[in-house]
Amino acid sequence: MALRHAVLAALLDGEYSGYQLAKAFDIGVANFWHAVPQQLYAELTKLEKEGLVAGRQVIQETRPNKRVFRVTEAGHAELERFATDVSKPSSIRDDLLVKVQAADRVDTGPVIEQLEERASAADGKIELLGQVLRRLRGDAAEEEFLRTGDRVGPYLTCLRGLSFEQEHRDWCLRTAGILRERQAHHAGR
Amino acid sequence: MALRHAVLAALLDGEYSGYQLAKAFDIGVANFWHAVPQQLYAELTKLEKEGLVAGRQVIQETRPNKRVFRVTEAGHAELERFATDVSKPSSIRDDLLVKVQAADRVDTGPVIEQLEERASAADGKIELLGQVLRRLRGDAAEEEFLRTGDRVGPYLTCLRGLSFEQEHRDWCLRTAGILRERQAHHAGR
DNA sequence: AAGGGCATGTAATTGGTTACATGATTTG
DNA sequence: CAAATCATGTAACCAATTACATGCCCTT
Repeated sequence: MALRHAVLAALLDGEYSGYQLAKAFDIGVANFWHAVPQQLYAELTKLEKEGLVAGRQVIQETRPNKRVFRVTEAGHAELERFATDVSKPSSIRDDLLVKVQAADRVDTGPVIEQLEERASAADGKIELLGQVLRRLRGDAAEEEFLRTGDRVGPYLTCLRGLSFEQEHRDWCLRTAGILRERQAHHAGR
Repeated sequence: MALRHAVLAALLDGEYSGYQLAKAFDIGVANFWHAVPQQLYAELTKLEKEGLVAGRQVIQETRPNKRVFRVTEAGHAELERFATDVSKPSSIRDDLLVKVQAADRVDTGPVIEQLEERASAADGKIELLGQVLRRLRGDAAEEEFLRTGDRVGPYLTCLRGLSFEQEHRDWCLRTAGILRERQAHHAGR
């Protein structure tokens, strides 16, 4: 059960409501842990019951009121303990790769299309992550920031996300190209 | 529910028992879909009930008997249909990245250790995948094989797995190095 | 007036993980 | 003779997904 720890780690950046946390997950944490809003609301409720986070009401005039959460002492302790646990091997799951695995036994047309869509989705994500990284490091150069900046954790995980997306895009384009070429060949028989 | 499709795609390579399928998953399919043996046994039972795979008993003398499965016509049709579905975005989950996200707020010692362990685990996987790729392409050069080989599906997904592991190893080592340097700095204060 | 963003959930279902169980045979 | 490999599951629990639900405010 590491969603709780992903939530705790995300809340280290400051106070968030469930809604804001969902946004933060989408851009940053989703690089290594995906969750939909419903999960986050449920998890925050559980964490509060267990005293690992504390919520407080924020009254807003122009928008609905919200509850924002911060990590408690007990929450920090739990993260500290979690950091010493052995990690499970990282796992990927990707529908599209299942389709590529079967690519030479099914109609490749739709698979090629999806590979190209994925590639451009990855391009979007690459640009977004670039912006996030620039925002995180401020004016400092990357090396400088990594040596002396505070809060390098999110920066390091974003770097991982970035390289993942870049590799993913390259692989998608290459694979689409290969399948397209093979398609042309077969048509010529 | 794409485990079923991952199973169908894996069974395109030939007949497998549950046990053999579990092995095949560990080396190949795990690059994009992880599953433990219990899941596979359960899924094969379901798929057989639905007529997407067909099992047959193989009597062995020196080893326990086993049931091996092949994809039926209906199974192929289901894969064909699946290939045209829109794909969900690929998702990663990784405990260790959760820890890195929190790295500047918890004791980094154990995190650094785990990053280095991961890096050497990735090294092992990289070597293994290299062997798998060589075996799949036989005597042909890679380019040649990708143009004209049959069964390029598994080859392409292994290439993705390989580049994932390489990036993962590099990132782990770089991150461990950065955290170590910061640790030394802080100690010197 | 419609659509999108803010804000928070409940309920039902499906999928995944963990622990347990069994028993033969082969290899070191 | 102990450990690993082959071979197949059941049961209990935990996590994730999907569908549904509500309501306000702001922009177009």
